Amino acid sequence: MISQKSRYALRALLLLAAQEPGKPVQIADIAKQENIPRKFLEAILVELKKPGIVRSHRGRQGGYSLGRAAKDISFADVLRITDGPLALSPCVSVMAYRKCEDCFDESVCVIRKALLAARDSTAQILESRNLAAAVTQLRRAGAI
Amino acid sequence: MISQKSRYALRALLLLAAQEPGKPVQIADIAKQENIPRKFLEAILVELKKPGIVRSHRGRQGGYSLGRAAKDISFADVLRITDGPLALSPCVSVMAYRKCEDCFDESVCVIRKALLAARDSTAQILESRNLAAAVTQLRRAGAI
DNA sequence: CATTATTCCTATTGACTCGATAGGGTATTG
DNA sequence: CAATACCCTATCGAGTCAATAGGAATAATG
Repeated sequence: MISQKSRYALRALLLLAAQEPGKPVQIADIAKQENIPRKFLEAILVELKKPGIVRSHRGRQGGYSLGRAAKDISFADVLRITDGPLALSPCVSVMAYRKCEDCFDESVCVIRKALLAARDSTAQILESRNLAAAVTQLRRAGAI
Repeated sequence: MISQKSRYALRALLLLAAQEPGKPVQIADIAKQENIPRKFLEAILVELKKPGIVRSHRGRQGGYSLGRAAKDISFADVLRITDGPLALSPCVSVMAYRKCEDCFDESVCVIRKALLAARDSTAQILESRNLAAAVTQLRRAGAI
């Protein structure tokens, strides 16, 4: 299960992706429109800022905008930041590999083989979905 | 990420699947061979018993054996019991569907569409892997 | 240049889950 | 009937999740 934080992050980013590029939107506005607790959203956006997913503009008339083209921000990118690795086990994570504490022989572990296959397919799917395509989809559906 | 509990459960079940069918193995032996905390394993096996994954035999010479053919126990079956739904969101879970609290219109949600695709592919993979096939694989690798 | 509007930083909270442990109850068998 | 196993309930500390609070730093504007 993904966290509530991830859901909020995706919703906020979709809202930003739907603006004219570069135009900042204020935290308070995002929070209101997407019905996200303001202070919580604040923390999420700071987290998304570090890896450059969003860019911030301080002071009056400030706010947040996307840090790069919407088509270059995948769902996988976002979930990895807000929820950690997509993998079901550290031993099959590409971004954050870690050996299982008590694993006898990783190269023979059948559990690992199954979880690796699962990781690869989810990663492939979530990396192929990006904010731009999602916004287009929303426009077509008239939900935006 | 799957829980430590799930990892223990799978390891214990693989051990049971490697025995001659119907022959019970005692908790203490499983715990020792697989290096699992005894009391914790006890709780896991009780949980696996309810849905019939394993069968228990009380009293002297008792122990646990598989509750049905090894080929009829998938990794997905086990993970669903020990870790809950495979889905990344309640709204895309087949076994435990639940609407997201603050979702405006589920039929239009692009987040849901992505998570649904992810769920389907993981479910397909984890349902196709069963204990019998895994044991065969281990035997071939000489790890058993 | 002061005021105002905004993001940024640190800390804290309560509820919950995870992994593990403890102790005794209950059934079966030799 | 006693030893051997599974069964049940309760508890623990550590960690995470979602949310809240208060104020510091920064930038635009009149």
